Amino acid sequence: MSDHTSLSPAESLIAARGGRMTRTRVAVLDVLLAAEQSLTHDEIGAALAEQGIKHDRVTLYRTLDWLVESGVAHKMAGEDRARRFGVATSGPHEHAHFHCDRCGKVVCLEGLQPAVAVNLPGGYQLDRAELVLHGACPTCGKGT
Amino acid sequence: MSDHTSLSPAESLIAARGGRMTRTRVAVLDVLLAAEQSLTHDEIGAALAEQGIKHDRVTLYRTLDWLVESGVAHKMAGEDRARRFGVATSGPHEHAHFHCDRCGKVVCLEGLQPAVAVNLPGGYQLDRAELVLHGACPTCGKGT
DNA sequence: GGCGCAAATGCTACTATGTTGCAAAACCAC
DNA sequence: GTGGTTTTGCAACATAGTAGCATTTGCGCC
Ligand SMILES: [Mn+2]
Ligand SMILES: [Mn+2]
Ligand SMILES: [Zn+2]
Ligand SMILES: [Zn+2]
Repeated sequence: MSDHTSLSPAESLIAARGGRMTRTRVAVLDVLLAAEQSLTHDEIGAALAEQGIKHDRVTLYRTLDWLVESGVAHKMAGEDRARRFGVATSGPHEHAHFHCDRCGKVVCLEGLQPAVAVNLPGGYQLDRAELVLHGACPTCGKGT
Repeated sequence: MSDHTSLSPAESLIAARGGRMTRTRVAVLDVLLAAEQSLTHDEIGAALAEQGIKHDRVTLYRTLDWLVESGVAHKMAGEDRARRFGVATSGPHEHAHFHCDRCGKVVCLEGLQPAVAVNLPGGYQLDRAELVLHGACPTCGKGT
């Protein structure tokens, strides 16, 4: 049970970042790793509650912030003023996202690089490019 | 003074959309047309106040919504949970944006097309692509 | 296993941004 | 100018996130 060699994927990510192994961090990462789409603070909180994991709203905010600062998760500002969080299961967070304008879901398009060939006006220093594709997801676009 | 043939740029945009010519709409458009960057609701409100144009917070929200719905202005969700508004002075709003991660300013990169050559997973219907470049603006990146 | 202490948590209160409902005022077609 | 529709102003409300601080917890060390 206390086998020190077998860390769950979530635990490995935390350990790799030298962070403390807290209940909330592991649970949140489990949720994010299992998620098909990026999730809001509220959705993650609901998932924790379902699992019976007691937690505070503020703690969840801080946990998510830590995950982002640590480079484990990434955060996106949505049209609905809610930030959405996700983990890239493979490699770094270098991919585009698809935002369904009907249901609001945001899915990571891993393996889909922006490939931005832009020449910026002078003086601007490019750090990274963020590409969000808008449209209808498979579920919402069914009868069109 | 009441020369019905000479509309200001702002007034022309409103007229072209068949909207009522209200003081707030004209003033807001003037502000947006003169702006170098996308502006938040608050920044626009401050600009109106400076010009001595009395207005209500809610009216400004509704005016901005109307401008966006009418296709005159565009709106972006920022990292700081504030929406930013701008008008494309030439052509439709089909361009990338640059977000300075240091000062938070957002500038429109008119004439800079995403040129997204992506093949989406099956079922996703693409409507439009939104490209945001992150980095440092000329002002913030000076001594780097 | 227990100690000590920094890091994380849980509370409460607070801020910032945007929304709703409704009566009064302003546009503008006539 | 008048009338009817749109827009405005106000007050109350909603949502997402933040700050301060006392308490608890993880974990390096013995
Ligand atoms: Mn992602
Ligand atoms: Mn723009
Ligand atoms: Zn959808
Ligand atoms: Zn800057």
